[in-house]
Amino acid sequence: MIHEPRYDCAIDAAMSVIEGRWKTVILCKLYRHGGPIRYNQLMGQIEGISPRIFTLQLKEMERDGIIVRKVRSTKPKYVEYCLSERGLSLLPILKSLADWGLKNMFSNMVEFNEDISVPSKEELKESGLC
Amino acid sequence: MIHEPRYDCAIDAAMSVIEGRWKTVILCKLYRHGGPIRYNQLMGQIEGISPRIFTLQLKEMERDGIIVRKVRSTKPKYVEYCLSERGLSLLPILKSLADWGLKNMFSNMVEFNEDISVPSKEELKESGLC
DNA sequence: CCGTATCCCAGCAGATACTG
DNA sequence: CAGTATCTGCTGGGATACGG
Repeated sequence: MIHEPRYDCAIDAAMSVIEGRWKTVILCKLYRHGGPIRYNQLMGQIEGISPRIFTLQLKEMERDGIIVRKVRSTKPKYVEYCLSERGLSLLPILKSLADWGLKNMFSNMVEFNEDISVPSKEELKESGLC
Repeated sequence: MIHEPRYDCAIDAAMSVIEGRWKTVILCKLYRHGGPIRYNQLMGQIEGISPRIFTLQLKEMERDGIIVRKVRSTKPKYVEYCLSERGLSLLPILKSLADWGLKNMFSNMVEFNEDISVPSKEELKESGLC
């Protein structure tokens, strides 16, 4: 197995599930969308991601049981992704992280680096998680 | 600046602070130790880390304001590290992550991979975060 | 429509030796 | 005591083109 997890610690176990350039974003999008969503539709909502990486992240998340992949055998077939129960149970924690980040990181940047374009606090709060 | 953060999202901001092979471990150790702790003493508690990486992680965490570095100008000088207020405010979230990991990841592994040596649930619970 | 295949690269991480 | 210096390797991520 290539993926040799560092499961010596419960936090590392959890971190290994949400680490990955796009995973939290994907979780947010899935949550905010509500129901099942198709591959291309989901990818379209994530600016800057390439199909290879997108698929990779999805595969890992599916393996970790936080999302569910369903194939609809219509013609042509299509695929839907949604949060699993386990994935949903992560969202309160992600929300805490977002709150913490908003409070502790963005405030600094806005204060000291006004030239950096960063969403305003209001915009971020309004938009929820992401 | 080499470190070009992906601060387009509050979660990413928070993740960028705790991502890093040893950061959560270091935070746990600092928390569990309680007060200021010296460089070598802290490193000694983290099995498998090299001084270069250790220093790197500490520097980033200091830059992000979650730990504090104090130089004591005795002879010879020594250095102490401790959690900042901001760092301390992360710990409830890390605790949630640990609980989640314990519940959702270890249970599987114990069930399906009994040959993999993993701390028992009791051991993990007893030891707190890490 | 939903992905693979191929190629590429930067950056993180590790080992080890050394220093103010 | 608390770090640097140096070298080296791996893996995660990216661009693009193609396939069932």
